[in-house]
Amino acid sequence: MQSHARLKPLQPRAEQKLQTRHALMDAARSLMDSGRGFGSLSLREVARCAGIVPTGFYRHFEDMDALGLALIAEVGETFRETIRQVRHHEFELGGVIDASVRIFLDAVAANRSQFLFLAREQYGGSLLVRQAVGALRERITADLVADLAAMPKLQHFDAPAQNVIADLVVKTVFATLPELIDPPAAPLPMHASPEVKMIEQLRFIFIGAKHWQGLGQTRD
Amino acid sequence: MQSHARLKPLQPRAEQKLQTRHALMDAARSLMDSGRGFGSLSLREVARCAGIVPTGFYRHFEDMDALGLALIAEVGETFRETIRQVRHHEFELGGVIDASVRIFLDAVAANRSQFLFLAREQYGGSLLVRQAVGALRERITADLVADLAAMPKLQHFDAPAQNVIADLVVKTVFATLPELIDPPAAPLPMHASPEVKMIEQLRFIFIGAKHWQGLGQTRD
DNA sequence: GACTCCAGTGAACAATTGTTCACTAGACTG
DNA sequence: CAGTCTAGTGAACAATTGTTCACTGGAGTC
Repeated sequence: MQSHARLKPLQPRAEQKLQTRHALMDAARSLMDSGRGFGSLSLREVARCAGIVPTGFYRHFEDMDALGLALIAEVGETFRETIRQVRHHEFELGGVIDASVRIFLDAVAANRSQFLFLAREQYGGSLLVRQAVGALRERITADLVADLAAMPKLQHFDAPAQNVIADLVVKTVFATLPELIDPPAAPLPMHASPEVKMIEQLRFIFIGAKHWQGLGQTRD
Repeated sequence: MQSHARLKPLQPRAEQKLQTRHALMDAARSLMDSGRGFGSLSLREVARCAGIVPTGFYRHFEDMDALGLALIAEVGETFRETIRQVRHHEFELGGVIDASVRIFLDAVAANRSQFLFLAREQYGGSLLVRQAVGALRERITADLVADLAAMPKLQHFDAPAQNVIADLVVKTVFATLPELIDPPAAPLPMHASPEVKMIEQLRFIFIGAKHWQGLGQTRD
């Protein structure tokens, strides 16, 4: 349980409110640590864990759904910030993929609970939450399409093909999130570490893209 | 709400019981149609929707978790049966991937609610459910590894590499499930239809596999 | 220093939940 | 036909839920 916000009436009003809002979001995320889905959390439970009374919840969110949307927005911001970092390192030589994956995995580790929420709710959440995740995914995919279009080695793609490959990359990243977050469990064989596996899988995709010859080909 | 099982006391006892058990599983699946997660369903709700009194539930499952495991087992069986069909058509000429995807999509459409459960709960479910999905996925991946090992065009892979590519294929299929199940919504542009997209994406992966030259390569 | 505003309080509510228990009635077994 | 077994019943329980309402007390404003 978090500290009772009321006990530190020192900060300016607005800041105090933001802090409680954050406490509610933290509460929801940390309640999910034990494997529960967001949809099974109760409003009272979240409020209790954030250290406020149930009624206080409504000062910040109209709904549990509204809380869910805020959580998506939060992790979405983190996600896109990470992508920005990746993009700035893109010119580095010796393995764009390796560097990108490493930056991404660091960001996931540094914001574990945020990405846990994303991984857990990407398909499981309520209608509204799922739509929000879908929108986030589409924005990310669109950004990636733009990046791909700028890569000299992939100029031979038309727009639809670029979209398909970007979708595949994003799909792979999103679908890998759960493995990155769930307890490392038993020490894995080296070649099965999430990092190595993810790098190899993205490499497969880009090798495929490089040798791709056109939609609908069946040759060989 | 389903029919009250008690009203047709004609069949042999055991069969009647199985029928009610099925009604409970149907009830859970159909309650999820509206977008809810399995974890947010209540025992009473499921029983009510199956047409029995809450207490009757315990005659069939100890827990809601037990119901969840049964649902996984059910869709797992359907899934592997579908894979068996795919494998028998594998010798067909003119696009192994196309034929396989078509068979798979037909199976998904024919058992929509089962696959809906799988898609929705693959990462969102309770600990037990998620472990069961994980086990199912591993069995499927292992089967696919065996299939890949038998393909003449992919003989240049060592065991770890085969595992990585099988994992990628399974990951892609599982991650595509939600798009296959959620309402088609607005009529999509042809190249974005789930079927075409899935075929193209698997093709990318296999083209990549064909031109792959060894773990850890970075060249160009 | 008086006044307003509003984040958080606390009691109250009707509903719904999971689980228990003793029960009934029809299908099975001898 | 008598007797057992058991899928489904129905009442009862303590807990927890979402939401309402009137409230308080300190930060912000004039």
